[in-house]
Amino acid sequence: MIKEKTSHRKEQAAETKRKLYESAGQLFGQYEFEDVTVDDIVEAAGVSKGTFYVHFESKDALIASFLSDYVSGVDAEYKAHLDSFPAGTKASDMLLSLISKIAEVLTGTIGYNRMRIVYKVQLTGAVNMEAIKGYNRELYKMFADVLKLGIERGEFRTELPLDTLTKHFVMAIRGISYEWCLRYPDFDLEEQALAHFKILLDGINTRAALAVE
Amino acid sequence: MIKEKTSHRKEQAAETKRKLYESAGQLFGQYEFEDVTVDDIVEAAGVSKGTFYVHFESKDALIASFLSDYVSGVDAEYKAHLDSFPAGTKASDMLLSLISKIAEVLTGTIGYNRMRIVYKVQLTGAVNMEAIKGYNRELYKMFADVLKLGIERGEFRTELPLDTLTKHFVMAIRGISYEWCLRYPDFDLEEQALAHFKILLDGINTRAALAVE
Amino acid sequence: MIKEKTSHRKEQAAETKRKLYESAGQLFGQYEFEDVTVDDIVEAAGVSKGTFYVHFESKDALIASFLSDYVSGVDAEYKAHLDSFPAGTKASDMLLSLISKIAEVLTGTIGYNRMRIVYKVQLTGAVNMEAIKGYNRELYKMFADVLKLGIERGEFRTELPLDTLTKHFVMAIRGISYEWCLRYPDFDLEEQALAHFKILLDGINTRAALAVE
Amino acid sequence: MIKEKTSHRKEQAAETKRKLYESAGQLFGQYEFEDVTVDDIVEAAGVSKGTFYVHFESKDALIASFLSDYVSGVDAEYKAHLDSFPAGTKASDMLLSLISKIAEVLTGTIGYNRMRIVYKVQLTGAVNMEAIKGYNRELYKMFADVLKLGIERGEFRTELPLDTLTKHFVMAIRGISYEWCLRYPDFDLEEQALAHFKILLDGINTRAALAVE
DNA sequence: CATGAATGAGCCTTCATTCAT
DNA sequence: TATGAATGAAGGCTCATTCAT
Repeated sequence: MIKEKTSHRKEQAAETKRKLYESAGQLFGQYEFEDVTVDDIVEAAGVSKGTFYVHFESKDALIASFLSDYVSGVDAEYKAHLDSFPAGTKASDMLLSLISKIAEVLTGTIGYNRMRIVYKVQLTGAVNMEAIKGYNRELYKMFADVLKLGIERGEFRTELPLDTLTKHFVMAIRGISYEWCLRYPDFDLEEQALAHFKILLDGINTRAALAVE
Repeated sequence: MIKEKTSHRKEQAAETKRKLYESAGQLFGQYEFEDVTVDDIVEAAGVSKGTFYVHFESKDALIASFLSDYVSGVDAEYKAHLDSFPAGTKASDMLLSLISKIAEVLTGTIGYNRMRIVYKVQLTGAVNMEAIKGYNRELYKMFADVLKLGIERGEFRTELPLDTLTKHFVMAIRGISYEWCLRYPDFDLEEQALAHFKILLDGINTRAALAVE
Repeated sequence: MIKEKTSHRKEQAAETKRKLYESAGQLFGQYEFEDVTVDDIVEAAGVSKGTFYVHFESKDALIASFLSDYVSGVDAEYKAHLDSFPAGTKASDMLLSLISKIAEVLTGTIGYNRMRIVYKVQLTGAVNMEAIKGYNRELYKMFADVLKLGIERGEFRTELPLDTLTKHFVMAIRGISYEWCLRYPDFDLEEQALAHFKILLDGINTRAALAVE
Repeated sequence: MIKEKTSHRKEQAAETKRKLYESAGQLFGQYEFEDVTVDDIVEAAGVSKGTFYVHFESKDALIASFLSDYVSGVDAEYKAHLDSFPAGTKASDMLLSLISKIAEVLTGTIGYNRMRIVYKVQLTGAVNMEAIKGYNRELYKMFADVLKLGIERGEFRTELPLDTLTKHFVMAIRGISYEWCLRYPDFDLEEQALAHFKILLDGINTRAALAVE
């Protein structure tokens, strides 16, 4: 009985925090961090200013939490996707499929606004970026795995070390995502990314190279 | 006599404006736009606050002017570079040389700080970006020219329309430059860009493709 | 059965109040009243904020109660000390001994921090000071008693009325205590107070005066 | 001509600063520092909030300046007073006259409210107290001078070293001033101080002491 | 042209107190 | 009794901009 009471109040509190969090998220998507005031947030959430500070230590803390939350969890999604391929899948198919998946996650789960924030934050370094760095690390690992597989199987060929090649691929997907943020909404991320990586894959594919020899 | 006085005053005024402009430029290179106050600028320039508003309509107007100035002029440099090639130069060599030139200009003439500002501005759209758009247009034209040449000469092959292919190449150089801003100073822009474009060129080179057929 | 429960709850409540009270006391000793927040107090006491307002009407009420409590009880200690002297003790010895006792109580029982609070409160009058006034009254009475004794016995001589003389002596001990607060910890209250009162006593001692006549 | 313009504007600015300063002074006399807000001050001065920060770096800076200003200058007044005595003046007369002068300055030039602030500040140490320390140093020197004179002339006698004796006298005047702040306005500082120091002087006077021997 | 004092809306944060549970 | 989420009035300070001189 007592527990229920407590639990209900806790639910209410969580709901309030959620409202603040989501209101902030909406505003962060539309405006710069600096241009979103605590007043804006609490007004959007329909609570008092003091309430904000009951749930968040500071505006900066909210921003950090905000950035952190929506990049974590994405990794797992990617991993699961890669693991779902049958053993014999061609590395190039895996890579293109991974590109599709990433495009889908960025477009759907994360969304344009949040990605724009991430790219901006990476340039300004204004807030704690551990979460973003973690995300980038995971991205790197996945590309490295697939490329390594392709090279071992003789599917890919390159004069570059695996590490360097991987960096170029990660750089490409990041560049395309950045472009997407710039051109949004007139840019189909998945389509463009696939087309771009087909060129890159052609550049390392052994099919052609072998033929030359 | 009167004219001389006037002309002298005009010179003085121009000098004052230049001082403000340069002081602002220095500060914008070191800090975010929002973090540079009008007070900072006038202090650095050694003039009074009121003087700032004699020469610039607003802080935003100064920023727009600032961004505009240092991208114009760069185009001409690129063009001259391309025109300097002998008639028979291979398209792929021209392209790689162009990449080198761009890397050199970004690294030298423009510099890391200013580019970071440009990339940030592109994401936030906080200020007038006509100048940047113009720059991007010129970049596009140059890539289009070289790629067209390569295709016409049978050096490049692609299923993509010229326009689309060009966009991918522009996207790639922008992506790499963005990466440079992120990883600065631990990133050799020219080296990385060349390596990256070699992969892309391999992807559209007819040498390999023809051999297969 | 019901009674026991009630009594038990009462005990619990008293315990909670005591915890709050002591936590507040500790904090008040370390920081200014204004710098100690209700949050600080409840955190130190390990109870919730609401609980604070169950036991104390307000923060100010707590402060008043706090000040009151630690000055009451001291009077009794002084009185007992005075009563312990044999009937024939010289008034000047009694007075010096009283000074020692006061120094000891201020230094030990009450402590530097609390006295500093008392002196500050006396200047600002920010809170209810009945307790402090009571303390001062008691101090006055004791000095008056001893000085009266000395005069009646012909040990002391003064042109001033007893009341006025007493006020000067009380003022002196208060001034020295204030100085102690200012110079703490580089000020030996007892030593300084004894030296000071020896001068004052010399000023009213008949030994010298009689000799002149 | 130009100078006049400038000078007039500077005068205006100085006037504004003075208005702020005086408004603050009035408020500081009536309320605690913490209880006087910048809003209060600017409202009393009839200027905008921004103007406050044109003239003062912060609220704390104003307070420090405020404290400093009204203790400096007082020293000179004391010094001049002491120097005005004829060569043969008795040390005890000089000392009592000095006491009168101090009482007069505290009561008149400085005033009850400001002294209360000083005493409070000395207890809390909340602000820069260099000015106050300087004042205390000067006070010490003057007492030391007079007491030394009295001892050298054989007018005063004491077992205490000059330094120690001086400290006791300074402590006494400070204690009485503190008492004045506590009892204001029911306390005649000059009268009480004179009476008190007569007792102290009696305590160190050789007239009596010599007689005994 | 140049000056710099004045403006005032706006920002983030604090904290004593209330009240439904 | 005890809880702790919610409140909202302040508070100190910043800064782009204006304007009389």
